[in-house]
Amino acid sequence: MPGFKLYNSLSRTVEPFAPADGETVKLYSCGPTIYNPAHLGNFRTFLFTDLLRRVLQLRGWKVDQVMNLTDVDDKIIKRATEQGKTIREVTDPVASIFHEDRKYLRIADAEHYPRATAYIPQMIALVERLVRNGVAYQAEDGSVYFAIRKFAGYGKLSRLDTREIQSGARVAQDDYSKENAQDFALWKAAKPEDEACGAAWDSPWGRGRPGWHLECSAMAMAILGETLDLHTGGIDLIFPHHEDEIAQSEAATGKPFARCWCHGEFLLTDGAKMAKRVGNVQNVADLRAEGVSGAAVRHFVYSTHYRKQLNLSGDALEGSMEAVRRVADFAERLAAAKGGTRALDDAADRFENDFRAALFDDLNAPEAMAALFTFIRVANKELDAGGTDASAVHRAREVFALADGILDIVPEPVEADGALAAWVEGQLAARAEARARRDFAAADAIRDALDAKGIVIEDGAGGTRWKATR
RNA sequence: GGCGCCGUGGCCAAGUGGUAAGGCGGCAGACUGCAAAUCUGCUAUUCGUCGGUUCGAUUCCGACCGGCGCCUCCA
Repeated sequence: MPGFKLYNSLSRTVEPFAPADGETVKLYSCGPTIYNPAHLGNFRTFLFTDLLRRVLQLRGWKVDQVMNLTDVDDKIIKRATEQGKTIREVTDPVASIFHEDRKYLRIADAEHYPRATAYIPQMIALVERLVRNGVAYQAEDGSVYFAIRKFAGYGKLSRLDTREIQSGARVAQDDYSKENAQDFALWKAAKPEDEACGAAWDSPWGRGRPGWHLECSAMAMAILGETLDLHTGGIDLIFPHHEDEIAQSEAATGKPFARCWCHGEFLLTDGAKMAKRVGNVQNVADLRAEGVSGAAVRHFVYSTHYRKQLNLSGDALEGSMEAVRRVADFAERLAAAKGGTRALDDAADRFENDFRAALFDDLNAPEAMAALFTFIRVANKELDAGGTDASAVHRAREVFALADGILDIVPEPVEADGALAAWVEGQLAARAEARARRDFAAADAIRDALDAKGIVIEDGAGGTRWKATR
């Protein structure tokens, strides 16, 4: 079994990775805050996590994955307050949309999707533990903070010097009465609006709600244990989110929180980070309306290595749509093939090797896809050549299925409804007749009429095949 | 100011100290009545610029130019 390597943000190097117990990867993936549908930038990270998950399985490990849904935070409370709703009324519909979008992009189900509000007792217990360990304190405003000075490892992930953080341009002089400007809230004292929308719970420190960082630590440890194998998220989460998770988790347990941290780079639009504040977001629903399949989005995202910024452009997306069409045509052709050649068999072996090697080397999806397209070209050629070797075709199908199980970039065929199909068949019969009497003007007119309805036809040795494209 | 990433053909994008994968697009050819699909060939003497190290650099080092990100909202 070839080795598997991943870039670890902690060491900032690509290093060999294996689950601690040698069997099951305990994977925690920072998920969405469900106050608004996640945009494509968010989904790039989730797609990276999906690839990671599938490749870990390809490597032969089981995966126990947690993806949290943050359903209590400032933005959610703000929205609930504005709309006169409870936070639950705000988050439930958005959670549904998230899963719908996720499925459209074929992101595999994680084993757990915990919601923060379902883990309040665990969060309180964690804060109590931190208070007991002397690294957390309740301030005059009633909130409980983590004293970063008490945790020696603070900054080891982000490598931000604490003094630099202090003098940083964006250290807010907020209204909380912290001992140190960098201390972060573990438990926030409830305000009237928190109470009004159901975002306040009883605690040893009075009514309040969890700080953002706390939920990930509490849920990760509750479900997966005190040390994770892998923790993933977007690169912007390195600081402060993940730094704070490390601090509060390790200060509580004395154990490493995650053995390996992986971060996905941003999706850019027009050369800037895709973000709501920038106003350049695109949602899954937008792409869907434009007829971009989930398969095409996957191809697009995986065409760039996950640690490199990716610029969303119409041209690139169209290229992906076309590329994925080619894969689908190949899949269909392979499924229908009767026999192959020795060369096809060899190509399949080479492909599997190259494919695994690329993916096991820090998830090099672009290279894995290059191997796929090379295989498709060679296989098409061999299928053109004919051949009678059934085992070669079997082997080709097997390897193609393996690759498709990871990339998942074969688009769903467009289903034509019965009425349309009947009409198409009628037109094709008429066209066949016209061609038979060499009335090509009439035949071409029919082809144009079909084309106008999005029906593409291919004349082949065995007759004319057609498919709907919309 | 601190920390970090990136700059490869028209577009997207891998990659290596030994002479540039793959996709999209384009051009030409085969196939086709014509197309479509598929296949074949061509499409970067060159990897932001300038230096350095080296027998040899796109790959290592330095400077510069350009782009992006993080520094408690942030995938």
